[in-house]
Amino acid sequence: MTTAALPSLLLVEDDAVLGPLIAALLAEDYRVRLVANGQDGLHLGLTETWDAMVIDRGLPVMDGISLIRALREKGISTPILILTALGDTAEKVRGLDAGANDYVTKPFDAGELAARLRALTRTFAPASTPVGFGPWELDPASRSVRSVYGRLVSLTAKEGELLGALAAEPGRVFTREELLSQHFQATDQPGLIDTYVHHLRRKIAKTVIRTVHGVGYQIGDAHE
Amino acid sequence: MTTAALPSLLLVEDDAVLGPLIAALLAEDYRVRLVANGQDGLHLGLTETWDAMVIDRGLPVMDGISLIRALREKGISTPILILTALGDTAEKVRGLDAGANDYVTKPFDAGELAARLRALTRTFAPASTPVGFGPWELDPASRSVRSVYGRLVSLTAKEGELLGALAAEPGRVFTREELLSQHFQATDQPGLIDTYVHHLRRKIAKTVIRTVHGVGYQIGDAHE
DNA sequence: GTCACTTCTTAAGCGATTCTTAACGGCCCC
DNA sequence: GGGGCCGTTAAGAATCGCTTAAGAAGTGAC
Repeated sequence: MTTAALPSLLLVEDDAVLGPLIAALLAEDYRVRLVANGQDGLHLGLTETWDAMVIDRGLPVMDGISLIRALREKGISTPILILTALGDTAEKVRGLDAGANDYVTKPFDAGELAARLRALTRTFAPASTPVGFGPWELDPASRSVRSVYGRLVSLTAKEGELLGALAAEPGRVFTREELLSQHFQATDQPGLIDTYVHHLRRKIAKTVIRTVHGVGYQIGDAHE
Repeated sequence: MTTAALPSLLLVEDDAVLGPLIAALLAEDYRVRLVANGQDGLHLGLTETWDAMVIDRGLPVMDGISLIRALREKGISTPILILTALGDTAEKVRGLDAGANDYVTKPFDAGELAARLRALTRTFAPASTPVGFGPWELDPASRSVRSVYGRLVSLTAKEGELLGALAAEPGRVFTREELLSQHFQATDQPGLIDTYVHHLRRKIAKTVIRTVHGVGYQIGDAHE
């Protein structure tokens, strides 16, 4: 996970002490923007896109509930967590029904707040993490390889599996037996790997996979 | 839908007293199905479509956390609320990170539980935000697809739902089971998705939806 | 209530893709 | 130059997806 790709979070909290404190807590996992009143929150909520919002219940100029209502009315569906000292049931119900997705009362536990925010921003899409090798990139989910020039090649299941295994450890030399027992049925003939290597070389490029004579195959190079 | 359209809720709770009690509490707003162990919960969660689930943390046969993990791994993205006596922070974090969307501790307030469930099942009917994919644009409200050249195609409800799901996450590969359980009745045959994909391809264009052989279907490309 | 129409669902045959085996010719290394 | 190793090709078998058709279910009009 690169630090550049932190999700963005809008924190609306008027307490001069608590605001920066919460912001600091969340700064590890989010790019936090802190504003101290509802009007600023509304403006930023409408003009910029956020991955999540944490909003205090009692705010100057425009209170939290009104802020959430205003955002929802404008079609903003960003996950919103209310963080407040007001903890009785009626307040919770009002906050949630106004359009908030979660409600945490002060004093709060930092770990729980973080977990609840993760739950709100989580998407159940199994993160397909592309594997790069040289000027190519393999997306295991769609089993496709894209070159830096944009050419897109789709692979079959076995091709993708084999390429994925090789690309996962660049420079390492895999024996045929290793690859066979790991990704194919053990009864298969050793020549099977050769066939798939040939398929990959033809589909992508001759030089993708290097032959180590008498040993096996290898992608990339440890010295590169 | 001929009968009153109460949302469906799967309640997994092994306590012989508390189970029926919670079921009765929720019966006003949901069509509640109560089961007493994780295995039954898993089976019903996978074979039928639910608008929400309330799951106890400690369950016989298969505990709540394992149940949630198993459901999420199968692509079930139904909102899940954990309802349990275990209230310390570590337990909350574990439950939420396993895939739950909310965590309520016993003793709980009926009003708060209901409000949290409303928040989970609420859909922000966005004022018909069109979803773009390639040179086409899907308007979920009117269930119609417009190409950049102005050609307008109207879809049926299921066609629109399926296309909307695919177009909402371009590049993501959806399995048939995933699409079935999310947008159709779970008793349906997998071939049903194929039929609808065929309809869409004929109505819009052959190349809209890409087949990932042995896995499922995909729209667009993650890297675009 | 009945009819006509649209939409949803199931099923099955056909066609295409993918997997696996095998054989032959060329290449590498000693 | 020789023996083994590798690349290439082809083809059968198995699996998977596409297409079609037709009944079931739902919807609206009269």
